[in-house]
Amino acid sequence: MPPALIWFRRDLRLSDHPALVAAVEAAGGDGTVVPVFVVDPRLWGPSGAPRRQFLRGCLADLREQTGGAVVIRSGDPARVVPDLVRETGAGSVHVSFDAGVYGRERDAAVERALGDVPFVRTGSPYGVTPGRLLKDDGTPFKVYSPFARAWRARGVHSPAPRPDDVAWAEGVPTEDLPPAQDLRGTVMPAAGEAAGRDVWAQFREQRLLGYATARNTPGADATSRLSAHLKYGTLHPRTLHAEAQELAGDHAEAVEKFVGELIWRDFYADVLWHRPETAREPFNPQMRAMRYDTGPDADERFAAWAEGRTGYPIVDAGMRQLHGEAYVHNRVRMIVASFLVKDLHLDWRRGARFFFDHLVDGDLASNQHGWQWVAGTGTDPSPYYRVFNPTRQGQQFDPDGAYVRRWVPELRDVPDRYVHEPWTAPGGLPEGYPAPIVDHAEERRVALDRYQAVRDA
DNA sequence: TTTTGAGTTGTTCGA
DNA sequence: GTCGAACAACTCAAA
Repeated sequence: MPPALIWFRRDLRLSDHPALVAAVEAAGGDGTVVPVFVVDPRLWGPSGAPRRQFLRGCLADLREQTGGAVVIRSGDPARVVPDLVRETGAGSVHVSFDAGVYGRERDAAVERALGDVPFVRTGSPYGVTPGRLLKDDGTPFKVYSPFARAWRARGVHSPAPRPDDVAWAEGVPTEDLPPAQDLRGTVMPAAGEAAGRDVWAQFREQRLLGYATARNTPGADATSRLSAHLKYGTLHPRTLHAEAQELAGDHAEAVEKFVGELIWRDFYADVLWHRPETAREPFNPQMRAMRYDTGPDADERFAAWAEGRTGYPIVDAGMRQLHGEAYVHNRVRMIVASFLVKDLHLDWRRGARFFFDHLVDGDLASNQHGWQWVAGTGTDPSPYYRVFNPTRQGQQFDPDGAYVRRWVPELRDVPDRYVHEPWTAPGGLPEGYPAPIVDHAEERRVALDRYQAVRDA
């Protein structure tokens, strides 16, 4: 049999990998498998340093796991992949289905360039492949809850077996790993499949039990921390789903909440699959009329937000966590996003772009639609008057200030009861910490007026 | 086609 | 401090 080529993209693992299983089967008993990763300038170029570094770590891990067999090539996949097929004499190319805006076009181009060589898509990075779940009338879901009901009713496949003793092709010329990135002091999560398994095992054993409530407390660090692994496919959500279900007897509520988060990921991927333009445009077309501030003054407010010096502790802590860990706690993402859009009156796309550039887990579907949800332009028919109050959110979810003190050391000595509104502290603002750059109550009214204007239009 | 129930994550006010 | 009601109507999903 001729070799089979497995082209890794956002599925950088060997376990529970249906496309890899398909490649091994295609190679038969005596054929080899050629593991390939293409460094595509169109994806690599726009990625921020944290994502590049994490991807690099995943490739290093994959190379180790395959005994050094992974072939790395840079360039346009529509040229690189057919070249490799010619070089190796591969009889088929195997991939996981990519539902992304760019990915599906790229794959179509590669498939055309391959001519008669089969381009085989097996599995996808989701529990349910985007586009598969439709309402009874045949149209896509626009609301999370009904989508989640349908997702749970449909069920998820069992994990695919990990192929053992794969005959990896040897001696195919490869480039080195892509260059290490200058992270400017950002502390990164460990990359690769084994690291992902470790994070998952720890979460499953230690934090899943309390997940339903503790996940909202940023100071407790009770979330799964699996987002980067899901983004790069070092873990598959199907694996997590199956292994979480094993605990459902004792921890039904926690497991349901956790699976609910996996479904959110699938939901937003599904939304983007049906409406690719919503990576840039409001999901709700009416919201195109929304007015956002621009100009030098707006730029200065954006800079204060981006650098974590707004004078609102929970906002500043969140943005400093973004720089410190290339990651932000989920609830705090909502708070800082709400602040940008509703207190500073800036376009959600500016914030989404900044997140995407700085997060290690930056995923187009989840990022853009998470922002759209907060901005009130997205899928959730949310009450327009839902405006996060950064002080109240801080007091409610970080009552002892553990989170804000971790990231904003200037607040270390401010007593708990003032830590989310240090400008009211009897001793005044601590040295080096700014006064609030805007008045929340005032800006809330401005935001509500602007939403009202869109509704009236 | 019509109807009905529901919609991730909120805030403020007044009792 | 705690609690329920009001916020204001609209869209979506499914019967």
